[in-house]
Amino acid sequence: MIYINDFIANLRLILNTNLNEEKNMIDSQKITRSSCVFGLDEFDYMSLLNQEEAELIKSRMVDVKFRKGEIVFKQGSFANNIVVLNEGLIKTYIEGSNERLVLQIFSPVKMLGLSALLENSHVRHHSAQVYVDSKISLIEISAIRQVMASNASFSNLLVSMLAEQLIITSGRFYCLTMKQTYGRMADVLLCLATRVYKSNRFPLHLTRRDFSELSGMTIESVSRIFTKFKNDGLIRIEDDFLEILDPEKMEMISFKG
Amino acid sequence: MIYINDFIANLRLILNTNLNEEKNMIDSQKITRSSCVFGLDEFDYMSLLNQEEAELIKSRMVDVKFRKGEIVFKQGSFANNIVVLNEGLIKTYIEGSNERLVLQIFSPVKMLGLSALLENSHVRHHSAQVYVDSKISLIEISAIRQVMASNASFSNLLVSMLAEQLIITSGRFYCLTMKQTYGRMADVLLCLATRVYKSNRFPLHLTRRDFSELSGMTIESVSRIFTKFKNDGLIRIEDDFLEILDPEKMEMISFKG
DNA sequence: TAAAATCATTGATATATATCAAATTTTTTA
DNA sequence: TAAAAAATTTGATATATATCAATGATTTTA
Repeated sequence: MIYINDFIANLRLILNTNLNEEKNMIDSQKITRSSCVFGLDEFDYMSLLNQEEAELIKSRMVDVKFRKGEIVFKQGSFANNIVVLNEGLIKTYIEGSNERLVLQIFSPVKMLGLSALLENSHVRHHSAQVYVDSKISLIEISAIRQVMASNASFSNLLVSMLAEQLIITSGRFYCLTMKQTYGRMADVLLCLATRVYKSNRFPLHLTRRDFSELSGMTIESVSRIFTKFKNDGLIRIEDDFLEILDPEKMEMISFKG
Repeated sequence: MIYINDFIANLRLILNTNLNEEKNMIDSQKITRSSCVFGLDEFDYMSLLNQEEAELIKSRMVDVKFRKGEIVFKQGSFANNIVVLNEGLIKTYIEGSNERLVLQIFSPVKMLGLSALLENSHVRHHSAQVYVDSKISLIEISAIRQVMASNASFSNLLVSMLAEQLIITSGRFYCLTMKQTYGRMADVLLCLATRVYKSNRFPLHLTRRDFSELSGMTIESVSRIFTKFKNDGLIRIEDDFLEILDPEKMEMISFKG
């Protein structure tokens, strides 16, 4: 619990300071071969709006606080708004009868629920839930459409965001379908280390269940793989911190699948 | 070979005449629980353009014919254009060292390669290949962006198409990760019957390899499942036609996974 | 048409991973 | 703090599915 703020602070830091260096990372190899759930760019949509548009958005927007674990929207419900994550951490996931599959994780400042912009379909195709206490703005879709009509840069941004989400989802799709458990877990750990914490030693906020939803396996398998990784000297878990001791070998495991 | 034209004609017919009835099919249950590769809407982008914009697009567009099996673009290559499929049938897929995973199948008239619209990333994250002889137009991305700047309806269309692709990909992602082989194959067969041919009896154009790429399993597994389905009286294969004899049971298998 | 290549089927086997179950540890609640 | 609940680990087992291998069928090529 004590680390949550560090976690978010870390996310922010990374997203603010390392945008340029990391932009080149979107290439065919990296993206379509890793099950990373995070997008790269932070999108500053407000700076694209003129005063009138900003007023319009503000008048059709509400701010809501969510407590850890609360659900932002639910698969199957009506979708009348777009979600902006201002603070916190959100996962989107598909839920079946028993299992969940995480599609993406969003860190501030990002828009989600964009697939509701598909015309003639106002139903959510996935759910969204906050990992930690979060601050969110909900913007009515009709307002979004209004701004799109007058502001090409804004439309461009939406297109860019959707394209990014499609690339991330496709990459995860491939990994979870083609790689086996050890490779998938290696992927997830490397994603956390390089993209989120930017350190090979990071606090373990996610539960085994979270890991299982991210990597598409059972909780027991997650546990067994952690034990194996520990015994092989690949990772160390201490004081709720996880450290990747041998990143090269981890990359190998991820690559080989 | 003799059936290919029927195949395409069928696709056209369906997409033209049944748009309204089928639109309601996009709901949470149907979409996120089936591995169908086809989108629903046919997008008529040309009618959205004024004369000037149409001229612009035409001046930055080339028409190309592709023969059966030829590759339209390749994962990892530079992406400078958007593809419009005018005639034929295209699959997009991610390729690893050995395996391929089909992301979507596109029938006319559709745009593909839209994820190249992600700014600062001009690399293809997947490949595209034609199933049958096809007619394609390539439009320069810079021209697309120019039209987006002036034409909100066009931007809306792009957003809609990307949203649809995201929903389809997510749904397939869930199915191929969560369902097991019999359920996935049932999904694929039902998709072909209801969405493509609109008949429980349809010509078998796809090879076992095609089925394996669609359903994320080995060719041998495809073959074994077909045999099992035949023995159980679920399907009949005769004269290169496949008939679903017991659609209700097939739905059950798809649902149960 | 014959030869070659590809595609499809079937069986035997291996193996990755889920499932079931029980024991521990950690966290939450009263 | 004690009790209850949840999360984690570990083992034994089952099973779905890939892999390997061999044969037959079909399509393509020369």
